[in-house]
Amino acid sequence: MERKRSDIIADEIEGLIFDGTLADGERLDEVQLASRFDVSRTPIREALQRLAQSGLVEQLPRRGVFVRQPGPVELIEMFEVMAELEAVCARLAATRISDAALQKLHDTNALCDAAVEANDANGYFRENERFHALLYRQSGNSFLEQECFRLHRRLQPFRRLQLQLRGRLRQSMSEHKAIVAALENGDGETAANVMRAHIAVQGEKFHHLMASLKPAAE
Amino acid sequence: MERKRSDIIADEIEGLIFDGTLADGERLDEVQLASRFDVSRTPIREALQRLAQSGLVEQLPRRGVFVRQPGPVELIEMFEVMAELEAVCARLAATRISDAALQKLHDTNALCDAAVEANDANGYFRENERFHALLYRQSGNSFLEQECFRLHRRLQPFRRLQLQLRGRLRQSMSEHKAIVAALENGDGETAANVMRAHIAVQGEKFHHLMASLKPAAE
DNA sequence: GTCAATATTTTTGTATACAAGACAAACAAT
DNA sequence: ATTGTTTGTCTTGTATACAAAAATATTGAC
Repeated sequence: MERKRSDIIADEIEGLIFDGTLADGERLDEVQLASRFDVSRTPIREALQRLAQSGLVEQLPRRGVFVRQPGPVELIEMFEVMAELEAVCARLAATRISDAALQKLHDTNALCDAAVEANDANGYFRENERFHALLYRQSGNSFLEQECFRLHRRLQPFRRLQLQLRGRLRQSMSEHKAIVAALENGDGETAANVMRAHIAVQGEKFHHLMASLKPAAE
Repeated sequence: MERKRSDIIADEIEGLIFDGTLADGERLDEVQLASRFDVSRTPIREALQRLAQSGLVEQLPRRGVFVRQPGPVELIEMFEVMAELEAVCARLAATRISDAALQKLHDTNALCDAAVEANDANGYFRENERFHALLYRQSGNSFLEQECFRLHRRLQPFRRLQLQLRGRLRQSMSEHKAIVAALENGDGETAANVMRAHIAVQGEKFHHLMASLKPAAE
């Protein structure tokens, strides 16, 4: 299923935005990007329009496209929606999950645990992703699964940041276990509530982190 | 905020898909569309890519784009997600809604009621839209509001169809009232549950409607 | 020196030209 | 007859050319 160049370029530009090469508010010059990627303006424009639709850049007609990092308020809102979506996944999964999937969640949690003990942040991050992906799938609603992935992907850079906070890993682990326990009991409401709090706290932590970095933001 | 031609064309093509001019599975020929809209292929391609991202058409690289109407399973999934999103709006709104907004909900419901009495389906549809839009807004989360609008828009053609079912209007009205009542009591859980059922039933009704139209689909 | 009006340059949006992959038809070989 | 190859056409993807709007620079008046 060969991808076209404009799609690849879109991902590359996304990377440049995430790693800070292209800063917030910066204008993305089409000819500049064209020469950087050694293509014409056409695939660049297509890539930019894709990014504009996914919300990563803002396109002002006849003026250009600009990097648009979400501000603190929008970020909190996005985390709130993520929390609610994952809570829905958890609630639905409680009645729909298979035994095999439950086992996989246990396995993933075990690996996660090991990563925490080894202080292996990368390993934790990987297994954590897997845990959530499994839950999206077990919602039994593939449209919901897609939507969750979309938002998850969008929040990924911020999520990763806050994981570095002290003590967060262990707390997160115990939340994972509580979620699995609730799923085993078929208790959708509890699973949803724990999951909601599990994600929401990330938004809050992130908010505090940001506040501490930019002290005089008022 | 002048829109560009490709955006306008995207909406037009969307309309052609909704009203059935472009049938499910049909290939959208770029040059054909170009001559139809009397522009070059460039804005057509941009429009098609936008539609591909919003899920209305599928783009197979090097092969073309095809109309992709959601099948019954995907539709049910989408309605389920819509139900959950609106339930979240209701629950959040229960603690965040303003008195002024509550009054507006009452007003809208009154107009809705009048439309039901007058058997004015269009009027009902309009006020119903307004009711839901108000709730999205009162979730106090503008990102959530946007997401709701996105999905709502996507489901609109199907939603409208099932509204024609006998007795649905009155039932829908009483659900609206129950939601407002729960919001007035600040009872988020009840508001969420009623709202979830309110939307979910649309998906089910639609499903039955489809099943009755295509009898031998098994 | 400041401001306004105009000219110049940039940059976006659109049209057209070109390249290359996908599809179809004709033909050859077994 | 069926399979495989080849050639030809069609369609998509990309490059380039052009038009129009916005940004910028320049000139002139006060």
